[in-house]
Amino acid sequence: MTVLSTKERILNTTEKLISEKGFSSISLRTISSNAKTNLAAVNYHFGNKEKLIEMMLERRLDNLFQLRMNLLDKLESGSSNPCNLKQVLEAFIAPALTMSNDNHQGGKRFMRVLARAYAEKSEYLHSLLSKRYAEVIKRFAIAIQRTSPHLDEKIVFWRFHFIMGALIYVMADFGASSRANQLSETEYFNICCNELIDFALCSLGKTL
Amino acid sequence: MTVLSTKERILNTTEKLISEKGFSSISLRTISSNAKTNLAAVNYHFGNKEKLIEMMLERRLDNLFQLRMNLLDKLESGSSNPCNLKQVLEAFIAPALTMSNDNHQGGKRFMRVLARAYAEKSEYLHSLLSKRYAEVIKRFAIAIQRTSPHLDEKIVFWRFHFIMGALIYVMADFGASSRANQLSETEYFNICCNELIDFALCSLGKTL
DNA sequence: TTACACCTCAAACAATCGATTGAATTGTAT
DNA sequence: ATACAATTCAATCGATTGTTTGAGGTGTAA
Repeated sequence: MTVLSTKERILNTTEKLISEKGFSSISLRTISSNAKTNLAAVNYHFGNKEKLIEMMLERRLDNLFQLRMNLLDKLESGSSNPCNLKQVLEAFIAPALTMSNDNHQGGKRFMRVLARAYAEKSEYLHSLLSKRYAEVIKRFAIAIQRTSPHLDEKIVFWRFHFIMGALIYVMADFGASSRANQLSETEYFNICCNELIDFALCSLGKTL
Repeated sequence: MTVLSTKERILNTTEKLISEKGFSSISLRTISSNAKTNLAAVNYHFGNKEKLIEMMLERRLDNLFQLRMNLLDKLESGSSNPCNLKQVLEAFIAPALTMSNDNHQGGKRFMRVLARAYAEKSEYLHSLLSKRYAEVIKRFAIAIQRTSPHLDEKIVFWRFHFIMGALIYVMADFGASSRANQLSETEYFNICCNELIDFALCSLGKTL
């Protein structure tokens, strides 16, 4: 058990608290006390609250995007070209599952944080995310389009966004319907992601 | 042009501002000044902030639920029993569209407010909504199940939740992708809802 | 040990929040 | 016109927010 630096403790605590309570209702005092340090330490290490949240997000954001991109790269350079729809959808959704299951690194918490970042529509949060997400979304939309040439381009656009909505919705753990079923968090996430992939596959599987 | 009472102006302004900026970042001072009245008027008419928001929501919530329930009633007592899946999905989604298009009454704003209420996961907001939503969700889940007996009960449960996630996501107008397309708000909502119905239909249309 | 950068801390800052008060104003019956 | 209730208002309350300050502590290299 290594001793974590104050900076790391603040980042982890921020992630934890925001995943539990959301962005808007968390104060620096709550964060610093939970991280067993002083209020001023936050400003010392991160400058201000916005930059703290920014760093907390970026710490894992790159990882998630790289996972997705790498999977898509592998698919598109693979033998079965054009790759099938299920593989593409998995490449998009599975990394969320992978990170969610990485308990030790708090990946699950982060996925909830990410979902909340989309839900609570703050100006700077959104511009931060859309800047990075745009590239990923575009590549996946094209990849999906390629696997489903029978679908109109605009329909693919819409449905991919709907799928993202569903992904964000369940990841943020809204509805409390998660704990209503008597499943562990890990079980819930696993089932959820598998169901989501099937769902996405069905929704893109054929036109009306 | 009738003159609105202070109470009505406060309710309308609250709805407008929250649909634009979300729940957490709006103060009573912003509301009262935009409503062209005094800060104390809010507490005079509504007691406190929570009750103001509660009243703002309940003012239209019953309307939305009644629209959905009535449509489902009509379907289930209709000639073509069991009714088909598309009709059931429309009965759930279309009222959102109807209210959204009711510009004069600010229905569109309210739909965004409702989506935000789900996004920002406050304790009392959620209990307020789930209390009312539970009944609706249950009835529609059963109705969907009845139209699609080939689908496993649990799968129907999941997919209906995914559809709700997509509905909430687009209704809250996240992603700014709405304004990226050069569509009027009304056009966007119309297309969006139609696409969402098709999407939902596809996703429930057949198993893997 | 001295010197110096790095870090932590308690204390205070101005700003903003929801809520309350009591006086002034308006509307409405008698 | 008078009396009384309903409403609006400016002013203020205590609490909480993010941020800043300067003193004190800690570790490391000379």
